[in-house]
Amino acid sequence: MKIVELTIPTADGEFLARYSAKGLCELWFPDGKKGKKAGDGAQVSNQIREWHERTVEALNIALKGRDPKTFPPVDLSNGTEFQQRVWEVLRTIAMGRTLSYGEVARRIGKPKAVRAVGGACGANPIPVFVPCHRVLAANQRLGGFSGGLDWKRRLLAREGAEVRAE
DNA sequence: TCCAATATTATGC
DNA sequence: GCATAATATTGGA
Repeated sequence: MKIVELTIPTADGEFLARYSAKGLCELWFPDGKKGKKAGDGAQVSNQIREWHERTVEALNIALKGRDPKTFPPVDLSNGTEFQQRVWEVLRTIAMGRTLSYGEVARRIGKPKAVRAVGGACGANPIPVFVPCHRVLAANQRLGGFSGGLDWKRRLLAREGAEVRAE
């Protein structure tokens, strides 16, 4: 499958988005690495360019703690069925709301699969849009986060969600 | 096929 | 609080 990489400038740094033929398939937090290639605007199809435009807009809105009204199409076909079910649940979480891993497990009909839910969250290729940061441990403590707990706390703070200190 | 690793949780000390 | 067992899913040997 052909993948296109594009960078997303935000007030928090430069995110990296990857698109497949079906839509956005991966999103990474600022790497710290400067510039890099990622041939922006070079040989990108109009289709992808439009997706990217929506991604940039939605991401910037989300980083301000607001609810983006439009999302780019996402391609989650690389995940397992279990993971896709988890991600779908995550997308139903409203801004400023949080869920525990146990709650998520319950909503997919497998209350005992809490640990596996954690794994699915970690495997989530698109943070922010698939709000894996709104999933906390049982007593509302931070669990973990792919891009670093620092980001998780910051995202939740901007949404107005309360998190217990570690 | 089996074994180890996990962004958990409940329980016991 | 910290250590431990139980649990579902995944990825690699």
